[in-house]
Amino acid sequence: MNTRDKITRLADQLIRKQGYNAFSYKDLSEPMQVRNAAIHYHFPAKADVGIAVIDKAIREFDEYKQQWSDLPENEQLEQFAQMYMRNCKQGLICLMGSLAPDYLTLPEAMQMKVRAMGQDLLDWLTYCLEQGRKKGLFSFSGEAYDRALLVASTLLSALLLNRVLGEDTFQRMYDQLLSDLLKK
Amino acid sequence: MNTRDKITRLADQLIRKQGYNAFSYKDLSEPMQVRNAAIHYHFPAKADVGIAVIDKAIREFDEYKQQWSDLPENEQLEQFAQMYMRNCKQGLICLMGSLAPDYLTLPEAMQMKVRAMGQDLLDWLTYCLEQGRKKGLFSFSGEAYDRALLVASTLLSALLLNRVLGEDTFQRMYDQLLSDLLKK
DNA sequence: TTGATTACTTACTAGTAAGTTAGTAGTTTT
DNA sequence: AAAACTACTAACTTACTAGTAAGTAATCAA
Repeated sequence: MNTRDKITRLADQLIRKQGYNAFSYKDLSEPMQVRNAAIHYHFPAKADVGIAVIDKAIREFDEYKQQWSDLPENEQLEQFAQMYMRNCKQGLICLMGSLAPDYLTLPEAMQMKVRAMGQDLLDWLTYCLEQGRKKGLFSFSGEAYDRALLVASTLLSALLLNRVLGEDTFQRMYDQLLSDLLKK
Repeated sequence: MNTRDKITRLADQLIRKQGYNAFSYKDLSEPMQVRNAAIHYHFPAKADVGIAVIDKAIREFDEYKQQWSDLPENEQLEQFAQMYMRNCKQGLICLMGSLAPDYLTLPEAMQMKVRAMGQDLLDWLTYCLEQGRKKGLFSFSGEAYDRALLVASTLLSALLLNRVLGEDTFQRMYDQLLSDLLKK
């Protein structure tokens, strides 16, 4: 892994642990054992770091989608939810949960990336729910897009609230979410 | 309204617009037309501002709860959700949505306050849902506490996502949330 | 009337933030 | 072998951060 990728990975963890506005070039340069200017060489401005992190997340989600594409929709959704559960076990929230509260303080280029990432995720989830309902794998009322909003929102908040309200919070919300969707 | 209350109110809006780590004493002193030391006179450390904001939110929610106490539970829930809708119209997210992502960067005294605020809200919502279900006003499966987590999470995320995904997002999630709970 | 308290001000500090400039090894290209 | 490129470092700047110390005018209590 090259330096640029190492920085991106480290920044990703910092953003999802502390938030975009709470990490600095020092938090990147010190663990990497380089000078602050070395980070600026790869990423001239802080927004460039943020954009690289979001781009990486979009690419990785693309890969997951491909890997899951042959599974039935209920299992795809479970895989999707387990992605969040793995984050939870590492004490990390999701990128949207971290960046949405700071949205108005982000440079425009980052705002656009965050929006694109959200739309990308929602598009996939909407299609997954719609197809799954057609096959009788899911049971829910209303438009699939609206349900996708609620599903994504539950997983996002579950990561947030797990930190604040206690370590069983994610699991409780996860179980209830799936039981709601799968029940006849 | 005295200076201390004005500062608290301004800080509340800044936290819910930009996040706790993205606002400074300057953001308080400039609009108040006082020097930075004047803010420090009322709130020696930044955490003291944060704690005052959370305390105010807890007190105000207490007042709302009292005002709603004679309403049937479905109307109490609607009032609760409309509280979030008013925030949405002002472009503000809720305190939990703002502070939970930054939770690990907050001083311990603030972490405790955030947790207390969350538990307070969840306790009320759990009781509201439980009583409402007993009376046949709500229809949902599982424990009332778990359902309360999902309801709170939906409103919290609806405010976050409304910024990122477009201005109809809150309304869509609001409608779906209430329709899910109220449907027979 | 004196003394204390309240609500500030001016002026400052030490630390940190993102970002820049010029220079330099080591490698790659021509 | 010369030129160009890559990946840095050393040293710096400007701007802002939370926080402090000492002083002051106005009000309030004894």
